Amino acid sequence: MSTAPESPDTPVRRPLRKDAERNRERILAAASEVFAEHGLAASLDDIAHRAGVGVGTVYRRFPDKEQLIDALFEDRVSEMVALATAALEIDDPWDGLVHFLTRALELQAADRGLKEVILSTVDGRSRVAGGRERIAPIVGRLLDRAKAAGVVRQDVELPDLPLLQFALGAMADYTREVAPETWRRLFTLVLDGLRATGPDATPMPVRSLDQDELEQAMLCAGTAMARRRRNA
Amino acid sequence: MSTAPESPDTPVRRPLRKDAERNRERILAAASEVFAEHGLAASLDDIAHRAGVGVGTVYRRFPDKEQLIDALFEDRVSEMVALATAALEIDDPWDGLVHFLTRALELQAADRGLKEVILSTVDGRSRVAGGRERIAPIVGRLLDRAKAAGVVRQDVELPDLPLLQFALGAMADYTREVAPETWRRLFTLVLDGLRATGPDATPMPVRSLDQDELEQAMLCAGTAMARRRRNA
DNA sequence: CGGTAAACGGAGAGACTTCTCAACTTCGTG
DNA sequence: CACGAAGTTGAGAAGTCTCTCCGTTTACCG
Repeated sequence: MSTAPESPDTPVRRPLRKDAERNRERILAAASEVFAEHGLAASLDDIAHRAGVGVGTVYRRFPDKEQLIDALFEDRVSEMVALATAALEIDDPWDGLVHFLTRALELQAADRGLKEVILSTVDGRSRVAGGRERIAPIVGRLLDRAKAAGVVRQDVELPDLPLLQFALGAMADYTREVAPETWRRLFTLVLDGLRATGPDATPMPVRSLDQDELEQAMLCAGTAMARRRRNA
Repeated sequence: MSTAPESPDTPVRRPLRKDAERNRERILAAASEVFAEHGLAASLDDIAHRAGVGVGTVYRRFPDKEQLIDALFEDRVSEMVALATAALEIDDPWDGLVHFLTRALELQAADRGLKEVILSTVDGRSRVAGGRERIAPIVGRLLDRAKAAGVVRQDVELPDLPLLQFALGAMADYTREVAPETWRRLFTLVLDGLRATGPDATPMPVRSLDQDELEQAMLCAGTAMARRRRNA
């Protein structure tokens, strides 16, 4: 008590021993590679092995798999936010939207883990505190601007965009090892369909998901890991 | 030898005891439900339990999970073939193609297992002997006809179609529990993009997968079960 | 009926997870 | 330079899964 504890919410408790810090970096680097390749389902044994440490070390540094994922993808998510913000600065509303979608998809196609982090939630709380919550409003403005300018179909809604990302991301996973750029073909088709094309656009057959429903959908996508936690 | 064995390739060896036959049906029915809901990753314990039999009984009837899947989806795949054939009989080439894609997607959206059976292979051999091999040429004719009539973009290739199905199927899985028809929105966009729209169509940025590459991609999609088998 | 081959069930082997813990090693400081 | 706190380790607990084995039950045929 008298040993001058840092103010209660100071992030630095004590500067981590040199070897520990080095191992932390190694673990993060290994996790980055492994998750990018195999998705979040990759095992911690694999990661520990690739980092050259024992599993125990991983668990000493990160209380559980979920928090390792959080630590890893925190800045990746910020990167996505920056991306959306930058896209808002492009003058042409169409170019802005397309630029964002393209770059976001490129990131997701290159990193299977990132895709899963962004498009699924666990226990209803999104992974990486408020990831989607931060991105959504910016993308919302991007979309509204394009619709206002009349360059995007009026009946496209904000929740359609993550779904689009999910679908194309899934396809990118599918073809990753063979020809990782193939998703761009389907993306081209979608983009042409997204564009306001006057009267020959087919009307939407069903209404869009709303925000809550989208959240629900993401929850279900939590798959195996979530189920296991539920049972315990 | 002298006990008059049926001719060597006769399918009927002996007409299965009454209770055995009844259980076989139950297992198939249970598997159908469970696979449709949870995909092929569903456990055989679940299936056995829902069928009201022990796991042992399942394994007595079907040597392994793969063969249960085969038995179950054999006629579903034939259904898909029939679908494509029927679509060829629609006079309008555009309507024919759209009809097939729509119906196929409807089936896949309603049955998670079916999607996985059609779009993935194990050990390079497609599940349900020659499933894709039977469907592909018919769909090929469907697509060629539409391209020849000038109603579909010239730069769309046959391997693009299963990829499209995969992407939309993944999205259907995602939203299944919340609003199972939502995939139709993205499908609308894609369809509008697929249509030959004259000079405002964005050119394809990368070439299509060829048949071999598609096969490769499917192989990778075999995921966990395939990996396990590889190790053993 | 009664005998027997067929069918059944579920415990358990073996492979895979995530996560824990007690014994050992190393850092860095007084 | 020695000693305590911090860090490391890998075996193992408890949970998934697939698939096997064998003691018990059941349908069928004479």
